[in-house]
Amino acid sequence: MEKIYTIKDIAELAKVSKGTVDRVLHKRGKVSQVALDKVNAVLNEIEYRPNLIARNLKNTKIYRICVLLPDPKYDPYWHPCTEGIAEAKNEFKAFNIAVENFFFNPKSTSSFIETNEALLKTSPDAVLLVPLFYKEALTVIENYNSLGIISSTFNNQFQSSAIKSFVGQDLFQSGRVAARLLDLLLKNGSIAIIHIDEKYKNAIHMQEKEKGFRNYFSELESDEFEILTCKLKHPKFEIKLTDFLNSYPDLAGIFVTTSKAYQVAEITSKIEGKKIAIVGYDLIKNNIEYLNNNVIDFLIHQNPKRQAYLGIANLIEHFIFDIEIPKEQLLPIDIVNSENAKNYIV
Amino acid sequence: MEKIYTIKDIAELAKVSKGTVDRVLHKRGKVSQVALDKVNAVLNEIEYRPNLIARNLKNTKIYRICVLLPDPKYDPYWHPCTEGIAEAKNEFKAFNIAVENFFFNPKSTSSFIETNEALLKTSPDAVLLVPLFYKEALTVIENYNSLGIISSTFNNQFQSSAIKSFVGQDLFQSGRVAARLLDLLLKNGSIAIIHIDEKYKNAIHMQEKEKGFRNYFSELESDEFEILTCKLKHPKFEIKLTDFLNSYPDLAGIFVTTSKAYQVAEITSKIEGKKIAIVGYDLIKNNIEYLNNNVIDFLIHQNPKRQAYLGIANLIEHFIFDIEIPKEQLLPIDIVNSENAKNYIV
DNA sequence: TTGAAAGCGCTAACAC
DNA sequence: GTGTTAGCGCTTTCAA
Repeated sequence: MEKIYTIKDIAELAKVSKGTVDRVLHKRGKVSQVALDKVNAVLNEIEYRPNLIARNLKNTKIYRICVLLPDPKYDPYWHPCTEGIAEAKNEFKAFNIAVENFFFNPKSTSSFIETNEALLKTSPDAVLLVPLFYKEALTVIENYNSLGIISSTFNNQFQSSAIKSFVGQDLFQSGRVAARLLDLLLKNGSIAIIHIDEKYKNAIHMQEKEKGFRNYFSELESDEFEILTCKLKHPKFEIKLTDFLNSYPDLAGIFVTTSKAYQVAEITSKIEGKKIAIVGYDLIKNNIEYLNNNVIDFLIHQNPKRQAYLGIANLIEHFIFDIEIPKEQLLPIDIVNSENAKNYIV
Repeated sequence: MEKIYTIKDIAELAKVSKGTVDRVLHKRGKVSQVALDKVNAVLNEIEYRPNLIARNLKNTKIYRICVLLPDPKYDPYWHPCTEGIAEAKNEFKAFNIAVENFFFNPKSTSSFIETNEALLKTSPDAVLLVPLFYKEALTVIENYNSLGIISSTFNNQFQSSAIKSFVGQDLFQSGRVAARLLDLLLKNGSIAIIHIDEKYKNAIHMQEKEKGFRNYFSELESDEFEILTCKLKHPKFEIKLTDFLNSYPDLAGIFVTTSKAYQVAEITSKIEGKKIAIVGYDLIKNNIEYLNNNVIDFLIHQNPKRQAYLGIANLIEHFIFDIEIPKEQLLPIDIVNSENAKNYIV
């Protein structure tokens, strides 16, 4: 139980005033060399840990944090994010923090840009965003930087020196996790990587997952498996996929790189006398149903709720406790089967 | 942005003093009916949320929390717990909280009792403990209750009305998770549940895992699998297990209910021309090695670090923020393969 | 029964 | 440059 020193203690020990100690601690200048030396002498002797609580008592500034994320009404994947944000908000409600959500349409880059403009009008101190569109996100973030707005990202990994913080998964590695699962499930045959419904080029996340997936099998150096890639889009999704399945009769497994595995499951479940293993992403309702029916074998959980929670919590702790925001926080890649799914959904 | 009311605001609105408002808020009595009505009238109008930070500024009491847990030097499984405890301690270092660890020998009930006696001498405000031994833990907890010491448990589920709080896994369900994994991995054959190195009767956790495991297969209503149980103890572990393996040549999978799966893996890895699927528990070094060698297929992660972290954090938040401690916090049952292991270890 | 006042640790404004 | 002071919101003590 070492003693907890306060500024008052230090002032008395150094025989200066609290004000001077404060100036030294915060390097506000206007301190004579003599006083500086006296205070530093004391600081070297003891371990001073400022009471962060007391510091914030005074602070009447309300920090504004805005979140720029896809609207859950277009894609239920994003719904848990709003819960995570609410949770963080609640946890820090004792402090002066205002958090506001701004939703954009995940299929529209212009919606992203317009929503961001609305967001900027509220002059936030920080923005937490999902950089869904590479090019547009880059512009937006550079703009934040020039305006002195702190920005953090989550969910979509994004290579750029403009970004100071990211919370999410290592997508390459998650591709490897999926590959390992299918490797264990299957003895041989063809395995398809299916990308659904997004522009492949602007969607780095799908590319990374594919890379990781292929990387695992290339390291295996086995010729038991053949890896195929298939990109599908609405409309004609069903016909295209059926065609694809017919042309590869030895297809044993499918890796769906988006949260749309249920769309594939819907079709493969109708195939008689054959079970195609499926590994997909995300614990949305439709996927869980097929998981429970044993049509989907595994889902990889990206934990959007915790991603958003941590994104917000990091920012708040930065503002009130002066804690540095971690450059990159990689969350575990959760493997989900029919039996442990409910534990992740709560 | 609704206004944040302070006690001062309320006092002015009710035309009484801050002191009176405080007495009403804390039901300290000594308030006239007239004053009470005036204050309540205001409180009904506005939403008052006390500033929990300011409340604790004054508080000079140092809360003592003791942790009673198995010594990691006997079983490395417990090591991450100390990290989780340290993390919680660090996170709340701004408050007056003292956390102290007390380690007992996980193989000795008397060590448990003696360590607890040493712990009690420090007169803690709360104890977080691992109720490893059913009978002894019960006595100890009832004693805490009579002494007015708050107690919480983690890791080992424990049915008793004496317990107010538990953080850990649903062990029955984790048995089902393991069963589902082996079901997916295997087509047919015998599957063995192996209990290693603990007194089965006093170890409810192993019983629960077995129950869940068997429950899954009984629901399957398939006669593809035969489920066996095998209890092994040092010494002669190796001979006994080898005998067992020889007597069941169609053995296709093994479920190890403790963190000792590596001991089984050591033996099965020497069997030529046959791969027995293994599912075990816990990310300790030896297990991870066999996981990476593909001898162990899956490990179930019990997240001891987070369990301990949450146990401590709940207690601290109770003390400083008056937050109720959740009766039961069930953590996800994490499925780990060679590819996502490192994300959980960090 | 009530109000006034002091003080928790820190910050910022203000004299000197 | 430096020390003093007021005040953040709440609790507690003390005097009335």
